[in-house]
Amino acid sequence: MKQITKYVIKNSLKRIFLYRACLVRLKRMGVEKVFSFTLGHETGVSAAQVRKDFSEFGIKGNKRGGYEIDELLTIMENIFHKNKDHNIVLIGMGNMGQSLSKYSRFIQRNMNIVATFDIDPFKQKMRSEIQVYPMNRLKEIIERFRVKVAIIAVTEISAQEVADELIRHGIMGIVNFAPVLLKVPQNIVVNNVNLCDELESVIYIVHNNMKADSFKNIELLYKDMRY
Amino acid sequence: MKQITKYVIKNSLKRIFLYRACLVRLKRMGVEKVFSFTLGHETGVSAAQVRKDFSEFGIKGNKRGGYEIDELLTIMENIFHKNKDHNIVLIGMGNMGQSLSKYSRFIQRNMNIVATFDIDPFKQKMRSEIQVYPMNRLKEIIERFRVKVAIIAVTEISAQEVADELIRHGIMGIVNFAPVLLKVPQNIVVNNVNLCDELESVIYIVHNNMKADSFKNIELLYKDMRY
DNA sequence: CGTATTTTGTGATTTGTTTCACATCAAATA
DNA sequence: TATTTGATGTGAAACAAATCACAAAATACG
Ligand SMILES: NC(=O)c1ccc[n+]([C@@H]2O[C@H](COP(=O)([O-])OP(=O)(O)OC[C@H]3O[C@@H](n4cnc5c(N)ncnc54)[C@H](O)[C@@H]3O)[C@@H](O)[C@H]2O)c1
Ligand SMILES: NC(=O)c1ccc[n+]([C@@H]2O[C@H](COP(=O)([O-])OP(=O)(O)OC[C@H]3O[C@@H](n4cnc5c(N)ncnc54)[C@H](O)[C@@H]3O)[C@@H](O)[C@H]2O)c1
Repeated sequence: MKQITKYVIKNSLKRIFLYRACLVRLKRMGVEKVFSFTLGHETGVSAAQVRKDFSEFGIKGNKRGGYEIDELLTIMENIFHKNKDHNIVLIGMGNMGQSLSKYSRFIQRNMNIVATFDIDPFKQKMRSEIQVYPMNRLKEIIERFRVKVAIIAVTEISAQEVADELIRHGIMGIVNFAPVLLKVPQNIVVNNVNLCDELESVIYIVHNNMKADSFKNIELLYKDMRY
Repeated sequence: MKQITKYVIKNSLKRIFLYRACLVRLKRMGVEKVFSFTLGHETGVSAAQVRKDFSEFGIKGNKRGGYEIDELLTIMENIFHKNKDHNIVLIGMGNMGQSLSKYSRFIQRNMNIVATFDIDPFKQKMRSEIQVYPMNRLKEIIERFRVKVAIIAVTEISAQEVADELIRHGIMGIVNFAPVLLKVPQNIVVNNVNLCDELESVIYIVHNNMKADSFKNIELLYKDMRY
């Protein structure tokens, strides 16, 4: 008998990402301050919810003056990055892995793919901006760069064994693109990204939406919104 | 003043996907029947939750005998696909778009990318299994294949304008890979996939997990699990 | 300088979700 | 066939999240 712990990313945290994306956009538009109402309006969230979320993360505004966008963004950077860069390894340089390795936005957000790995010698010889290492270099590189988080983009069949190996070498968090449920020790964080499921859920809702008025399995949130 | 409706994919629906993935695996292993406890154990969900979810979707088992895996899978196929194939278009054949267009699992799940589009003439000349069309063919192809769902994999800047155009031609659901909040009419379903956020949330949890015992923003679920 | 106004921050309340607990039924057993 | 056993299915209870509502604070303005 063993207890497993399951980490669940709270909605409030997800909304903080939403707010940040919106703040970045507003800032680019030259806006300097926001009210909870404005931010909520832009993100489809109620003003009270915005304030409650901020309160949970200890974010304070100015009574009457709203929130300074720059200040908010700084606080959020600190929340997410603790002012540090984060080194990441990527396992599996097939279609998905190659696409991810070229994605520039990770680095813009202080997330740095320091090395990629593949079992296939052909992949290792590929011309690519980031070096593709063989799997036997994994331990060395994880240790050298103090990597704590990994992306798994290998075939379904290999995902579990790769996860086991990563964890053995000290990885604490995994974003997993393979459509399998990884079995991991209690203290390891796994975030599964399943693109089929994402597509299917949209199809499911569109389907039910068009066909019937009974939204049995869909939650509807009505908000007053001024356009 | 206008009301907007926001579709939220319920956790129970997401868990149905989880159950299905697990059932497929069990089936491959030769298992024919499951109990709510087994399925819950495999997916990290409580047995009661499994039964409640099934009850919500009208899935019935056999008092005492558990659930027939084949039967469950058939029911789930019907829930998600209503026995039909679903045609999809993919806009943006850059890194991400090309990777997605080659992903074989979509077709395995009756989701068929019938055409891809790009504004760039160079991309249109690419050798690829699926034809890459210019944007002016969009209307024609959406109508011909009765497409209702689209994937957006264009640059951030173009995402909104592409969404507008898709909706103008009858698209009802969008999976959006661009890290922008699309503004869409109330009846359109949007599912945003933001890979940066997925990575960042893992980093966030790993970070807080290692640093402090205060899991202020993390929900912990303890479950009894036998290994 | 005091009053009106506006927006935050947060307890109280409502709404939604998960777990609990057990009646119910189907199968196994004697 | 009666009895026991064991898993489902679901109201009730517990818990969690979102909304409401308003006191408190900051600013504007007469
Ligand atoms: N391509 C997509 O758009 C897409 C979308 C969603 C999910 N996925 C998932 O992502 C994963 C990768 O998909 P893909 O399309 O890139 O597949 P792929 O077959 O193109 O690439 C898989 C790569 O993993 C490598 N690999 C296999 N076993 C390995 C091991 N034990 N150690 C190291 N490397 C190993 C292979 O050599 C290959 O390069 C799959 O699980 C797939 O289901 C892909
Ligand atoms: N590459 C990744 O791993 C990755 C990961 C997460 C998110 N994303 C997001 O997915 C999107 C695509 O990323 P990418 O790396 O493939 O970028 P990319 O620049 O390689 O590809 C974008 C493609 O969109 C096309 N395009 C641009 N405007 C268009 C328009 N108006 N109509 C039609 N086509 C248009 C371009 O010609 C190009 O081929 C981006 O928004 C990116 O932020 C990418």
